[in-house]
Amino acid sequence: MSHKKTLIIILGPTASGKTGVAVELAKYLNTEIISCDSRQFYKEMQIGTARATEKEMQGVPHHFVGNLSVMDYYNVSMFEKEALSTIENIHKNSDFAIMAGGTGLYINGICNGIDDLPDPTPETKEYLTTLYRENGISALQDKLLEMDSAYYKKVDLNNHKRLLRALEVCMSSDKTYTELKTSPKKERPFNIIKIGLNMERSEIIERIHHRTDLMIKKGLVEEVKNLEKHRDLNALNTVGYKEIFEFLDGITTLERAIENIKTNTRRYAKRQITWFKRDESIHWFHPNDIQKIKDFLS
RNA sequence: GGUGCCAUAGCUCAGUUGGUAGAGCAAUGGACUGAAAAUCCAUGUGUCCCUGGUUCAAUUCCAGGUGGCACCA
Repeated sequence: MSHKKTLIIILGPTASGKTGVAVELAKYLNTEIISCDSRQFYKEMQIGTARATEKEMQGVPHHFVGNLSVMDYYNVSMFEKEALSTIENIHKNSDFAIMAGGTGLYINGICNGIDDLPDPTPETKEYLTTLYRENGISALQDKLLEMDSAYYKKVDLNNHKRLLRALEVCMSSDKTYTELKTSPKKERPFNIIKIGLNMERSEIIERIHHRTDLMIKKGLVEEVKNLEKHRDLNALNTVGYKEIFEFLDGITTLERAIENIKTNTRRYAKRQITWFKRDESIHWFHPNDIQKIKDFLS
């Protein structure tokens, strides 16, 4: 290992035991944990996001957990800047920092960085969402063909979020989204080691089901009820919350809502696995093999 | 006990005027640089309940059986 400090990233699908491994390693290396979970930022969402309890944290400082309100706006770029500075601070006192989480895009933001793109004005965003709402996706496709034909050729034309984003960037600059999105691999002043946690799909499924039942026992319905007034916010467009809203609306039974949470969590885990699979720099372990992970790190 | 209806994919169901079959959901694979626990794309899945009859050919028609539902008693 060079003179550089190191960032150890613990990643993997939901319910793969990242929390436990991260805390264990943080104690072993006497350092702190940076969470990288796009839903654990929100202080009002605790049970449904399976946030670690004080007891589970075992006194290890955690950053980016419950640090935002569901009403706050947040994005990868903001996380990149803030997390980088937190890592720098941790590295002042330790050779290691640990990041743990399952949000692939945010992990990429830390490892490789993301382009500094112009911020669209609220008017631009409003204009585009109205265009989409009133004229459908074909209006967005037409506009993109006009503004950035190169991106038009490679985007998923059915994915309105991708179209909306490309358009808002184009409209906020003289350049096209394609020209601005250079995807540079930003150099980081530290080494990065990625530890992936995974297990048999059936085992993950079992853990997801068990964890969901536990959330209900801990009072998930009550937590969601208290957030009902915020249900239209992005933060609440989250597995575990939207299904309970359906139950509160009387659209489904509680049993059905619980089943839906389990199904949607399984699908979420599958998407995470797909995302991480293509990253060949990840070293995979079973979460129970904590000793093997320690051996690997030394 | 009687009558009627139903039995098809893991689930809910459609369909075949007789030539061995689809949809949705699930599942699986994939994409993804400012909403990412989001959003989007692709792909299968079968003793068509059992036994016999009619027929060149039955998942389809007929009879019986089994199971389910409804109504009557």
